[in-house]
Amino acid sequence: MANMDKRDEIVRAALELIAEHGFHGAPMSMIAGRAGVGAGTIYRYFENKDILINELYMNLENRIYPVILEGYGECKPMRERFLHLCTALLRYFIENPLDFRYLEQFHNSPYGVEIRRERILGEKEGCDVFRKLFEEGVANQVIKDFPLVLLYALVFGPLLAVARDHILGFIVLDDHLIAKAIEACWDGVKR
Amino acid sequence: MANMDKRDEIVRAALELIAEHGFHGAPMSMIAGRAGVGAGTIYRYFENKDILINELYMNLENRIYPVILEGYGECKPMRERFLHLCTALLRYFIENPLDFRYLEQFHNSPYGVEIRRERILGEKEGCDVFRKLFEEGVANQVIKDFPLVLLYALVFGPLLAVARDHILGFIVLDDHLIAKAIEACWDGVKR
Amino acid sequence: MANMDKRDEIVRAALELIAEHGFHGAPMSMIAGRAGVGAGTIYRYFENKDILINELYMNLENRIYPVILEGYGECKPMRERFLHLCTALLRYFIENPLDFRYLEQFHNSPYGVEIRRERILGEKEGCDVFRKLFEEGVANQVIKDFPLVLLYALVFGPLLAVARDHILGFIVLDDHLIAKAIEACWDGVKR
Amino acid sequence: MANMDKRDEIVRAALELIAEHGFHGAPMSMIAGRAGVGAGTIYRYFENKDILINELYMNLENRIYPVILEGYGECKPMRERFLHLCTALLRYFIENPLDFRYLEQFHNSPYGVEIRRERILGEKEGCDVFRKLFEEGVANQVIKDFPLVLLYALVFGPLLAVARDHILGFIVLDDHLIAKAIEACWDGVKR
DNA sequence: GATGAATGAGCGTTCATTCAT
DNA sequence: CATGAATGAACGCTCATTCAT
Repeated sequence: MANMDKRDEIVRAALELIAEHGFHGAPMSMIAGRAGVGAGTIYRYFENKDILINELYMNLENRIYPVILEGYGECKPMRERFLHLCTALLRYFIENPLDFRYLEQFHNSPYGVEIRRERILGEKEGCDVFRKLFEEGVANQVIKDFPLVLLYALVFGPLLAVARDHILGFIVLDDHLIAKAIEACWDGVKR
Repeated sequence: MANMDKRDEIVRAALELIAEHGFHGAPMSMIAGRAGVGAGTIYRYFENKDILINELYMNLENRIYPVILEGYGECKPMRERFLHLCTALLRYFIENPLDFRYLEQFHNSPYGVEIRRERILGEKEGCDVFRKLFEEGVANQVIKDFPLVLLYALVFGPLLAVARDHILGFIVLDDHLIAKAIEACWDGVKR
Repeated sequence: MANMDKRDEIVRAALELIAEHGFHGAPMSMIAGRAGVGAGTIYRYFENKDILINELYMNLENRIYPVILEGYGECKPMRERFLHLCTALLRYFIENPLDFRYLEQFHNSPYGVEIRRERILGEKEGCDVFRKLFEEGVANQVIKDFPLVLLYALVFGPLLAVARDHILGFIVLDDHLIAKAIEACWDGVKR
Repeated sequence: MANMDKRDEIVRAALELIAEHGFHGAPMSMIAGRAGVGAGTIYRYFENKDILINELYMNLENRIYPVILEGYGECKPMRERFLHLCTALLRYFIENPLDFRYLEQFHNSPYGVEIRRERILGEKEGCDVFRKLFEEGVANQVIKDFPLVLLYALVFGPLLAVARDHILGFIVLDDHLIAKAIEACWDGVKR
């Protein structure tokens, strides 16, 4: 097993276990066991559990971004771009339920809150397609003139909720329903 | 101190501490300390921590229900009823941030998932105003003909997201913004 | 077993094990085992291992002081007072070898250095009979006009060394030899 | 890098780190890092940590001996020889604080005790100048007729104590004070 | 020979739960 | 009934040592 294989095994095991059982339900020893490595080995790659958790998150973001940006045309109409991004995101969640559940765990934790705080208050523009989309939409009077945070809530709120319910088996999202759901989100934010 | 006083103190202390520090940041001994009772006493009223957590949730629901139902007229127009319920709920969250944060903790945990599973699959009709409202709205063709779960997502998703962001200080929800946000939710679900 | 019995058992076990095996050779679990209590019980009485170690030291000092001060007359001649204190101290060490070895461990550790630093630089006069004795001796020109620290070294250096060697069995200190050793110390510091 | 260079680097690194942080504050990996070798390499030269620690000590002794023997005339008067040896030793400690602190760590540990036991009980005569000096002094009735171990205590006790206090900054030993201190030691052992 | 990734026993510490008082 | 001292399994993490390369 090569070096990066081992690191990858740890990452995979951690993702799986944390997604399934939450941060506190996934002890380092269990992660090590699932990854097929010794308990101490994890610490060669990640200084401590917090850092493992954070790197896992960064990892995930970097995997998702290219996927939802595939085929995304900056010059298409606003609505179409919105539907593209949301559909791609929701599809990603549905097809990668472990990733989704990990993201959920992360967001609902001090880690995630801190990341959001930095993002929102830090004015780190440019690094976020949705932000650009919303700001342009507001400027063009296509989207309601709401604070960015509220627009986020109106879109990601339903998106995440519906993804979770699908993964939990409370609803079955086929292509038709996905389209409907996302159009409803658009109805919520469009002027 | 009467029996029920003691129980109430425990419930109050647990709510506060869990809302502030999460389930794992609120040891039973700390809850006992805050409640002014012995550690063992909690176990006279609640078999174990899980059961305390669950009862706390039931408790909370029972407190919220009457509040949002106050002034709720079953005979008013659909839209008005929707706005009333959502506004009351969002206001409650904003005015009772501890309650809200507890609910959040609860929802994002195995406990919450189980409760939802029972609710949704268990067909427990009647006990939920929103359900009745949505079903009536769908029947009257005022609300989109979506599965109930999706309608929930479209409404509670943004509502909870925006309440959290307000409590975290990412946005300041005044009456005007609350109204706007809830109208946007209505835009999302209305036909 | 009463409360204080338990605390005392922990103190006794910790003293024994640390005296025998050093701080690092005496894990908390081993201390608990020897004390006949659960591992967690120690933490009811001592916040952590460092605090246990420090309290143990304070404890020891407070036990030694009264013993060496027994029969100590402030008005007797300098030499006699010196002999009294040193003899009492050395005897205490010989009769309480665990106490002695614990003190040694403590002194040769960051803990002990810090304590000494505070004592020496902190000018906390009065709390130390030896200090008073030496200062008076210097003032009366009975004792060499050396810095206090040097006088300490000339007295405690041999005293501790000889106590250690006795306990390790390298020498057998009878009353005669004790007297000789301490007189030699006096020869070292007297004018 | 030749073989012996590597070994020397390991010895140097171990000495530095153990002197600064103690045996338990100097993990093998840290020693390897400081020495610029792989962690496993240490084990080619030293079977395990204990053996490294012991060899380090032997090393140190072999370095100190020639230094204190430089200019030492076996035929000079007893007192002069005593002053020479002690002064050279104390100076060495002051000029090589890392060596001194290592020695201290070593002496106050099971390793050091074992070494002393072998030395004292093993009757290994000849290998120790101080021993020869004291035995001759006792025979000539220049030095008190005490057991060797006691004479050691009366000399090395103060010497080590005062060296430690200097290195810790509790006292500043200049040439004058060094001379005074050692004369006081002489007063302690001389007839 | 040299390496450093891998190991896992063992550490200090926490906390849900029990039970003698 | 109520207490809170006691428990011990389980946690995150360290580090002496091994061994495939």
